Amino acid sequence: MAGEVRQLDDRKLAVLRAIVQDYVGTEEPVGSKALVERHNLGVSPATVRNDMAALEEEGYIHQPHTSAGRIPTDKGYRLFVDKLAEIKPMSAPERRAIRHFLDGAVDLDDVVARTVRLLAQLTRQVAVVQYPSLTRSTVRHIELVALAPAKVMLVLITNTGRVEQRMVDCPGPVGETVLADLRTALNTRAAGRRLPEVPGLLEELPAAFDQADRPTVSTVLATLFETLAEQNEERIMLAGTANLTRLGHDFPLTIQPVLEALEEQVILLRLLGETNDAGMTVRIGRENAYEGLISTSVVSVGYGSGDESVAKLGVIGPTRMDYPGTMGAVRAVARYVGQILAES
Amino acid sequence: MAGEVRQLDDRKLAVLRAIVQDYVGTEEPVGSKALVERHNLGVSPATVRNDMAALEEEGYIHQPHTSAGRIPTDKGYRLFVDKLAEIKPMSAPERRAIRHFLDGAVDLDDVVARTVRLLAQLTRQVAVVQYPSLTRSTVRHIELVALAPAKVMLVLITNTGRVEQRMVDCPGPVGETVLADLRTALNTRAAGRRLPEVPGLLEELPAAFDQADRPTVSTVLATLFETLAEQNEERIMLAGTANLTRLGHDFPLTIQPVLEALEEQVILLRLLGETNDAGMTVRIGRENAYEGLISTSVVSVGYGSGDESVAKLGVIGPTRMDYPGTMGAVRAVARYVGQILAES
DNA sequence: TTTGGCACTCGCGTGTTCAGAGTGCCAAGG
DNA sequence: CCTTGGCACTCTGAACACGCGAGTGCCAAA
Repeated sequence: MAGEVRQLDDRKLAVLRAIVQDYVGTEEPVGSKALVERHNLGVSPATVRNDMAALEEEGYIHQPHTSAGRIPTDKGYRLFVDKLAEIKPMSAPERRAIRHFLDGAVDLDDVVARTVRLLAQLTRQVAVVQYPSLTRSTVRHIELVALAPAKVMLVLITNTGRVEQRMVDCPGPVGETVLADLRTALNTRAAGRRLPEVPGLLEELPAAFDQADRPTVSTVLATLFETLAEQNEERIMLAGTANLTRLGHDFPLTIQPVLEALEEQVILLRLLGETNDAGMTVRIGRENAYEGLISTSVVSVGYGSGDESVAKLGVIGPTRMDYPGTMGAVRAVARYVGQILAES
Repeated sequence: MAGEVRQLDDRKLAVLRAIVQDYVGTEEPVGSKALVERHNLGVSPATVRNDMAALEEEGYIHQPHTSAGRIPTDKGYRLFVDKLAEIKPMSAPERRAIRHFLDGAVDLDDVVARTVRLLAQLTRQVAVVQYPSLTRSTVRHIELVALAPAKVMLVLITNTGRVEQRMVDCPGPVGETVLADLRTALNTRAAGRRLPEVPGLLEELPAAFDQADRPTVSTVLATLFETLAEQNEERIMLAGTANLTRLGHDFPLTIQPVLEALEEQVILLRLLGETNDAGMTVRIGRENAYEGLISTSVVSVGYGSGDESVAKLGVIGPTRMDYPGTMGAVRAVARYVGQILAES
C-alpha cells in the first residue's frame, strides 16, 4: 500500500471544499459537527470524521492540536483551487463600478494608480500592479531636446503611454541640424517597432552621419539602448497594505517579513514574473519562493492592451483567502484595464 | 495657586530628560529606583519620586497603572524636544555613507528613491520624501511632439529634473511649422521662469498666431496651464513600513490606522505641508491633525537645491522615538539631497 | 459503508495566589 | 525648606490549578 496514491472519492472532496470554505469564513479550525450543520452533506459527523482522517492522512488538512478542528494545508488549498473551486464572476453592479472607476483615469500613471487601489478595495488585500513593461511595447516616438550646448534630453514614448527620459552628456556641442536629422532618423526607423528589436535597427546609424558628428550620435544611441535595456526599471505600484492587519493572529511575526518583501520591488517583480502568461496563476504558501511570503498566497494574471499581455497584476493575501472571489476580482480588473489601455 | 504655571527647576528637567531617554531605550515605564541607578543624578530615589510627582502634576509624565513607572506624555516629549535635547549630529562615517549612497543616483526618480530608503534605514522608521514640487521650480524646457495629425504630446521639464507629460487632443490637424513656432515661443517666454508665473506670461500668445491656428494654440496652452496648476499631482515616495512592526505592543489597533494613513498621499502631503519652512518641524502625538497618527510623531524638514526649500521630507515613528538621533538623520539627509540636486 | 455511542485528550478561559516593583507619605536630619 | 530613609500600600503580571467543552478516534451494530 505504501506510496500508493489513493483516489479521493467525491464526498471526501466535498468535505475538503466545505472545510476550506468554512475556515476561510470563520478563521477558526473547523470540526466535524460544525461541518454537517452548515453544509448539508447528508451524512453524520462520524462519517465526516472518517473522511477527515483520510484527508489528513493524505496531507490535505491538518489539526493544530489534538482536540482542535482541522485547517487546510497548502496542499489542500492547492487541490481546492485546481479542482474544487470555480472562479466567481463579478456581479453586474460590481462590473459597472469597476468600469466607472477606471474610466476616470487621465493618464497612464492614473490608470495604474486607480487599478491598484480598486483591486485592493475589491479583494480587501494587498494589490500589486506592474506598469506596462517596456519589453513588449513598441516605440511611439523618440524626442531629442537640446538643453545646453552639449546636453541633450532623450525622451522615449511607448505605445502604452509610458514616457522615459534620460539626460545625455555629449562629447561636444551639438548642432540643431544634427539633432533634427538624428531625431528624424530615429523615428523613421524605430517608430512602431518593439523595444528589444530597436538596437538592431539602429546599429548602422552612426555611419550615415558626418565623421565629426559620430561621437555624439553614438553617445545618444548608447543612452537610448541603455534605456531600452533597463528591464529593472520596471515599476510597480502597491496598495492595501493596511489589509495586512487581518493576516493572522500572531502579529508582528507574520506581518513584518511581508512588509519587508513588499518594499522590495525586485521581489515583487519576480513574484509577478512567475505568472503564467496564459491564464491566472495562484501561488499558495510555500510555493512562493520568497521566505517572507510562505504564509501568503499570490494571485496574479497578465493584462494587456490587445490580445497579448504587456504586464501583470495581482493580489497578495493570507493563504486563508477567498480564492474564488479574489480570482474573480483579479480577472475582472485585468480585463477592464486591458480595455482602457487599448482605448487610449 | 490654581492656574499658576510653576517653574520647573533644573533637577526636575534633568529627571524628565532621564525618563525620556530611558523610556525610549527600554520601552518600559521607568521607576525612580532604576532612574538613579542609570543616571548619576546625585540624589536619592525618594527625591526623584517627589520630582516625578510634580512632573506628573504638570502633565509631563503619566503612569499607566498605580504601581507602575512613569511614561512621558506628548507634552513631556514636547518639552524634551524643545528644551532638553540637542540634535545629534551624524558621525563622520555616517555622513560619508550617506554621501556615497546618494551619489550613485542616475536621475530624479533615483535620487528620491535612494533618499527615502536611506532615511528609513538610518532612522529605522517610516520615511517619506516629497518630489521636488512644481510650484517652486522653474521651467527648463517645454517640448511638443506630434504623435498623430491632431494629437500632440506636451512635455514639461523643470530645473529639478522632473518631467511631466500630457496628451493634447487638438481641434484639428496641426502643421509642423505651427508646432515649431509654438515650441519656440513657449520656450523663449517661459524658460527659466517659475511655474506659477508662466500662465501670466503666455496669456497674449494666441493673438500672435494666425486666426486658423488659434484654437490649437489655446488648447495646448490650456493643457499646459492645467499641468502647471496641478499641485495635487505632487508625488510622494515611502519606505520602511516594515519598521512599523516596532510601533507598540497592542498591534493591529495601532498599526492599521497608520498604514491606512500612509496610503493616502493627501494625508502625507498635508503632513509634510505643515512643516515649518525654516528649520525642522516635530509634531508629536496628538499634535498631528490626523486621527490615525495620534500615537506617532512626525519629524520633517524642507530641502532644496539652493538656499530655498523646494520640497519636504521626513520620518514617521512612534512618539517614543529617539528624537535627537532622528532629527540628526533627517537634517543630514535633507542637506545632502539638496547638494545632489544642486549639482545636477 | 455508515452511524451512534463512548471514552479520552487537550486547549482555553477563569480564578487564585504570590512576589516584586513602584508609589505616597511621614518624620527625622541637614 | 529641601532631602532622605523607612514603611505601609497598591497593583500588575507570572504561575498554577481547574473545569468546561469541543473535538477526536475507535468500536460495535445496523
